[in-house]
Order: sequence, then structure tokens, then C-alpha cells
Amino acid sequence: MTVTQTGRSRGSYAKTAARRREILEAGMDVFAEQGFRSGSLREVAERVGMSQAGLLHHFSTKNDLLAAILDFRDDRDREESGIEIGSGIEGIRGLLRLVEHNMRVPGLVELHCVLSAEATSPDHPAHEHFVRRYSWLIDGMTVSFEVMAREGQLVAGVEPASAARMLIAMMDGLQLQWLLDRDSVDMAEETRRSLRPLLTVEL
Amino acid sequence: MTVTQTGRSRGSYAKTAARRREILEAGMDVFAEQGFRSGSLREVAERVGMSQAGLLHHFSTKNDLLAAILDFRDDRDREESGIEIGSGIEGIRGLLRLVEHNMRVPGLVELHCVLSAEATSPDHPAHEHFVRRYSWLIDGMTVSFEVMAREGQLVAGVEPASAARMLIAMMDGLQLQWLLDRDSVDMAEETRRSLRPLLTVEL
DNA sequence: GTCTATAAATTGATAGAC
DNA sequence: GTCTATCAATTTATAGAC
Repeated sequence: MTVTQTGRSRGSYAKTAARRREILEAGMDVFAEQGFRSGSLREVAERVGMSQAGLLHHFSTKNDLLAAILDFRDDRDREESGIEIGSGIEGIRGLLRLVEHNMRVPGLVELHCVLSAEATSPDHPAHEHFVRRYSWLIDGMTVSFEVMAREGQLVAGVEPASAARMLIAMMDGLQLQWLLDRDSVDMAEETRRSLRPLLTVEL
Repeated sequence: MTVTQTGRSRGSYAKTAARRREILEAGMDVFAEQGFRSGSLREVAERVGMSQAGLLHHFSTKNDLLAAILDFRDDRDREESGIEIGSGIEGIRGLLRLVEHNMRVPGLVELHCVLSAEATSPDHPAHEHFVRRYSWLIDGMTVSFEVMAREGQLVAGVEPASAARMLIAMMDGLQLQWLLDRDSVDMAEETRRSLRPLLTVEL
């Protein structure tokens, strides 16, 4: 695509991008605290110090903002786990790194917890997103456990598909417990502990 | 307390109780689908065929209705699991019965999933309720696993407190996966499978 | 016990000035 | 790019008739 730059300075592009980013972060906070349905654009706008109409210049509908947030979150997760899914034990280690990082960002954990629960409703604007995400994630982890099984890293009798489901379920359930009482749970340690009886190797 | 019955027939009591119950059930449906914060009293009222003001005669605020729903749900769970928490392997079996029953009532599973996520927010009207509920539940299951450890029903090296946390986390996480795609998961079977490596006995 | 009417607040989105 | 003003819809809760 050829773009003809007509007087629009790099500065204004950068500023707009920075503004979008600010809105994105404020949106994540608000939707984490109140959920998407009951979080308001006005509240998001206030937190970045602008009017609600001003916000809608950057994201033209509330659903647009949600979509941008979901993309942003997925990118971050990929960076933080730093690994392709489905790559044997390194896939599991990547997920554990993500859990460790999550314990430093309660807001993001709350966002995931609240949005994924809301999105179980078929008419929620993020429903399809979460259905796809979980199917992708569990399929990928199943492949990882299959690879591990072939390399003798899995205890006999452990079903790769079940182990994958179990690991993801564990992570989600621990997040809920952690959000309700942060001091009581070490998510990463509990996750490792629950994997140990399934593996013949150390993580 | 002495009550002077002045003309009020038994029938009208029964009718009121039945009405409250109808509202309760409709409320559970609405809050399951839309969450508490964004579910509306009007919608609940419509589903039982009455006006929103009429509903408020039975539950004088929205929070009142929520509190009644939470109590009702707890009673049902106790009945359905049919067992005291903290009683060894029977405690775990009770929980498994509850999981089996839950697969026949998706609405109740969705209600729990959505409300517990919403309630991680400290200013949510159900926050204290869920904090207490989880601490009670995990403490109780910890005792159950401790009893099992003493009776040699636990594999060596399994921490009762961790096993308790893990079991609850697993159940919650599987509920989320099940709500997003009901055909893909057998919650009860997956839960049993995840417990097997921890026990020296059959469930 | 249930209704209509209404108050008072909040919501997402649009129009148009600057 | 941001604002003010505004619309139309929706919310919980109250007042008061029947």
C-alpha cells in the first residue's frame, strides 16, 4: 500500500498512537473492575482525562474498544510466555512463565477472569473470541503433551488431551482464588505442584 | 415470637412464598446470562409476568434479591452434595456428586461462574460472600484430605492443602471450559481423572 | 399484592463548533 | 483531535391508587 504523506507530521501520528494506548490501558482497568457490560465509556474517558465523545474519536464504538483490548492482551500473552504453543515441554514452561508474570499484574488477571466469565453468554460481543481462544489453547497444549509422551516425559496412563484441559482449568481456577484472596495462593507454585504427578521430568 | 393471625389465610402465605420462589428462579436466570451488575430488575419482573415495582414488593432492593439468590444456591449445593465438608473421602465424593448434578443445570453453573468472577471486585455486593465461601470450602476440603492422608488413601508427598486448592480450582476451570463448549468436556470424568494420580484408592 | 407514574441518574452514540 | 450539547433509552427506587 502506498501512502501519500500530506503534511501530517510524524509527531501527530505518534501522539494519536500514544492516546489510543492510554485509552486501551484505562479500558482494561475499567472492564476488569466492572466487566465489559457494566463498565462505562465515560469512566474510561475520565481516567485518561478526556470527554466520552473525545474517546469515541479513537474507538468509534464500545465494542471496538473491547476488540482492541482483546487483541492487545493476546499479543502481550504471546510475548510474556515467549514460546510457540504445541512445542513439548517448552510449551508448558512458557505457560508457567506467563503465570509467574501474571502474579505481578493483578489487573490483567482480573480482566481475563471477568471477561471470560461474561463471554460464556452466546450473545456477548467477546463470545466467539473466547471460544476460539480456548480451543486454540487446549489443542496446542494437547500437542505439547503428545510430544512429551513420545519423549517419555509423561507418566504412563496420562492422556495428553486431559492433561491439557486440566492444566488450563487449574490456571483459571487458581486465578479466581488468587483474586479473592491474594495472600493465600502462589499460583505458579500450585500449578507446578499439580503438574508434578503427571511428569517423569522436572519443570 | 407470638403472631396474631388476623384474617390472613394460609393460602395467601403460600402464594407469596411461591411468588418469591418464582422471582428467585427468574433472577438466577437473568443474572446468569447478564451478570448481576448489568442484569436488570425489569427483565426479572417480565419473566415472572409482573411489573418491576411489583417485584420490589417481594425483594425491596436489587441487593436483597442477590442475597436471597446466594442463600438459595448454597442450600441447593448442600443438598445436592449431600454431605458434610471435611469428612474424608466422603467429602470428595459429595463434591463429585455435585459436579455430576451441575452438568444437568447449565444455568446454575453459569450463575456461579459469572457471579464469582464479578465478585472478585472488592466493592461488589457479593464480594464478602464469595471470599467466605471459598475459604470455608477450601478449609473443609483440606480437612477431608488430611483425614484421607491419615487413612493412607493419599499418595505420599501430596499436600492436603494443595490438593484441596487444586480440586476446587479444577472444578471452576472446567466449568468455564464447559460453558464455552459443552460438548467438549465431561466435567465429572475430568475431575475424577485429575484426582486419580493423588489417591491410593478408587473414587 | 400489584399496578401506574414518576423521579433522578446513567448509558452509548451523534451533531456540529473550534 | 477534542469539546459541548443533546438524544433516546435504560436503570433502581419511591409514591400512592386500587
